[in-house]
Amino acid sequence: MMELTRKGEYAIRGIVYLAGKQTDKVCLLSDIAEAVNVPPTFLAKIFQQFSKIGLVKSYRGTGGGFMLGRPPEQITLLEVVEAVEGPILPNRCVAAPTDCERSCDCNVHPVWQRVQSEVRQVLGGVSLKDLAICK
Amino acid sequence: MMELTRKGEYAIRGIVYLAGKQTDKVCLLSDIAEAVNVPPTFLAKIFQQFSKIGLVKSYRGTGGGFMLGRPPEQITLLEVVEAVEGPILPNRCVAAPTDCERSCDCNVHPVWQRVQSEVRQVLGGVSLKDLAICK
DNA sequence: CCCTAAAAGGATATAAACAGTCTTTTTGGT
DNA sequence: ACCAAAAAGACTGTTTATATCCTTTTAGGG
Ligand code: SF4
Ligand code: SF4
Repeated sequence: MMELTRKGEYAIRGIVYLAGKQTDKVCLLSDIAEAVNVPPTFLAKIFQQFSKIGLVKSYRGTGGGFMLGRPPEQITLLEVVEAVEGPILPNRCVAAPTDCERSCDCNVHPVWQRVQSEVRQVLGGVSLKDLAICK
Repeated sequence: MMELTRKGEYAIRGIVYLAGKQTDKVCLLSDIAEAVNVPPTFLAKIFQQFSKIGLVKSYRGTGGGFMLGRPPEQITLLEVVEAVEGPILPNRCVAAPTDCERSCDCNVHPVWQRVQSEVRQVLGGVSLKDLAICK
């Protein structure tokens, strides 16, 4: 359980690759896709999402491409993952306790909150700078 | 992401209910299902899985039903969850590093291992005794 | 021995999510 | 004007989730 989807895995690979490049250099989507071994059309969708929320900057037309939206040390793995996979939610009741009428006296509920917190802490503690291969 | 499925949620509800009963009393599936608000046919499938690995004991025929396979303090939430949802695997490479040819010099890989470890620790630290409503 | 209660097992149905492709549009550079 | 590249949206095939039947097996009680 708790498996990252392909999309999530691809997203990380792609943006980590970007983080390994000079901050001011734009990269072609096709180059990134090839480098990280991801279907280009799929990676395009992912980077569109990134672009919308500013995680990456995109440039169209000739000489266009992508670069990081912020310095790599200011982007956490948590942000990247949540951008494409949605929030870390071990159980629906963590997001909306009112959904489950049992939540008031449920002893399991706090466990899921704790799981969420731990996972967020691990992922939030890692930046793209830590992850880029050539630091 | 990382969401528990209905099956997992139902499984926990069902077995936690059992844990709240006397250890030597068998409970009808239909009663459990009604008490925890789960479709009986679905819960049946779940308890069949539990039964196979000994998490619960089942008795057929008149006067049959289910009871815990072990004392509630000896069953962890981790066991219950993994029984129905499979192992905690934030990413496939955690189970099979050889699947990904990048795993040798991938800085993300150890992060997923850490996530797995943290989650397992949280879930493994909670027993059914802790979870049962009337202790 | 038969009847009934109850779980086990297997087959099926529906819907949602995942994984990816294709086509068209917009934008920027030359 | 033309070309290069990303954006946007529609579309498809596959797999997983969420169940619901139906039949079979097992056990107890009269
Ligand atoms: S029963 Fe408890 S753990 Fe399950 S959804 Fe409700 S509050 Fe959450
Ligand atoms: S690239 Fe790294 S994190 Fe992704 S699957 Fe391979 S080893 Fe795991």
